Amino acid sequence: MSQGKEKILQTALEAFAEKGYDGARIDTIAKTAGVNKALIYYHFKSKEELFTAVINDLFEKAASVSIEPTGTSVRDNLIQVMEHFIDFLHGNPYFVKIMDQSVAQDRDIFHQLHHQNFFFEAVMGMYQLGVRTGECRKVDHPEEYVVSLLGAVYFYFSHHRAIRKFYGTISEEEVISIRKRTMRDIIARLIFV
Amino acid sequence: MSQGKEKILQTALEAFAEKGYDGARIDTIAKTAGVNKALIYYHFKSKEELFTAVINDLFEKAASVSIEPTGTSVRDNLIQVMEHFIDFLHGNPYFVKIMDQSVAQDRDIFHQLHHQNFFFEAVMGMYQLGVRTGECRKVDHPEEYVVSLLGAVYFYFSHHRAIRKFYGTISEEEVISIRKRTMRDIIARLIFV
DNA sequence: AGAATTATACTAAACAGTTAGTCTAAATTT
DNA sequence: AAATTTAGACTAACTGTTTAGTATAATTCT
Repeated sequence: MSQGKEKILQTALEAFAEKGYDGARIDTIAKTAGVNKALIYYHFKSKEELFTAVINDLFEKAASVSIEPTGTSVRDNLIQVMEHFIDFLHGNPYFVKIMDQSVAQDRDIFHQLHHQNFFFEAVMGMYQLGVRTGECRKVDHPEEYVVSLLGAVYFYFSHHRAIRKFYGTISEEEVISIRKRTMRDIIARLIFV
Repeated sequence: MSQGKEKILQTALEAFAEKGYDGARIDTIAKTAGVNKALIYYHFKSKEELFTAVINDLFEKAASVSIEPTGTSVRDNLIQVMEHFIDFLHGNPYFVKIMDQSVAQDRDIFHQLHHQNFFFEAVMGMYQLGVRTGECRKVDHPEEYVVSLLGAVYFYFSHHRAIRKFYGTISEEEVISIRKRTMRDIIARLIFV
């Protein structure tokens, strides 16, 4: 991939994340990326296609960080996946912003994305395995608990600015560490007998 | 409030929720509301001010639905507040959409809104009371559990389209009912000894 | 090897449609 | 009488997109 194209994609990601699809300006993206506006249309045939490319890029990266838990019990594996999820959201702040905006606006692309249920399927599968092995408690609606767990993790990042202040002045790394500990506790209390 | 103004506010709310601030069009809002475009500028001096009015309206409504729990125990009150939160989000789908978009875009207005921490403060206060009365278990970071609970509730609504399919073909009312039951269980397991 | 051609990356400037916002004059409602 | 609403033309600025052309290095032809 050419240097210009890469710069455009990176800059566009930030722009779309901060301003949303409609708020982002091709002019601004070009200027910020330090390239001519026409170069964007040399590489991508429209704003919509640029957005699609940005999203695909993002989800590709998300999927490439594979999660093949290495633990010896369902409990360990579930915790690994959850911590991985937290690390991913922590390391990709733009991901959450673009997700929230695009989901709220019901953008086309998201109907085609199969990676979307990535974490959900992973967690759900492990839980069901846990029920079979007797490690996890059997409940009427397992999807309820999976959604709740994912939501609990996701919410901190999606509403970070509003929430962060309740944690005081400690470093972000420390908050992440605390979040992981809490989520381990929550998983233990909700899913395991 | 005049009939036209009210119609404009309602239509603008839907437009901003669906399309976002930048995606919403004044012309379309006027047409949909069935009023002349000039009337919008008669009541509001700019698009930005219309948006502000819409947000204030929304939060006023949110705050007006007061939550003064009537239960006899912290447990009952906490459940009441949580169910009220679920009902509110269920009954105000635009609220979530506007929240997600505006939070992601870090819009000015949200820095001035004090209602924002409404539910957080309410839940946090009850939890602390519960710790004092011995009803709730004492944890190192109570804010962690409050954030997790709110996130678990909020997530279902904010990512409704993506999540809903995991629940099959049952009615939305039924899902809400199931969600409430699950959240009661989660609260019991997380906060109460 | 040197000339001709191609491919890729890129730019400057303009085009064409859109959009927030304005103006004026009249009509209707309260 | 005052507040509200309509009608619709109008504009200034903006914004996505196109066009036509440049630079350069690699490839192919002679």
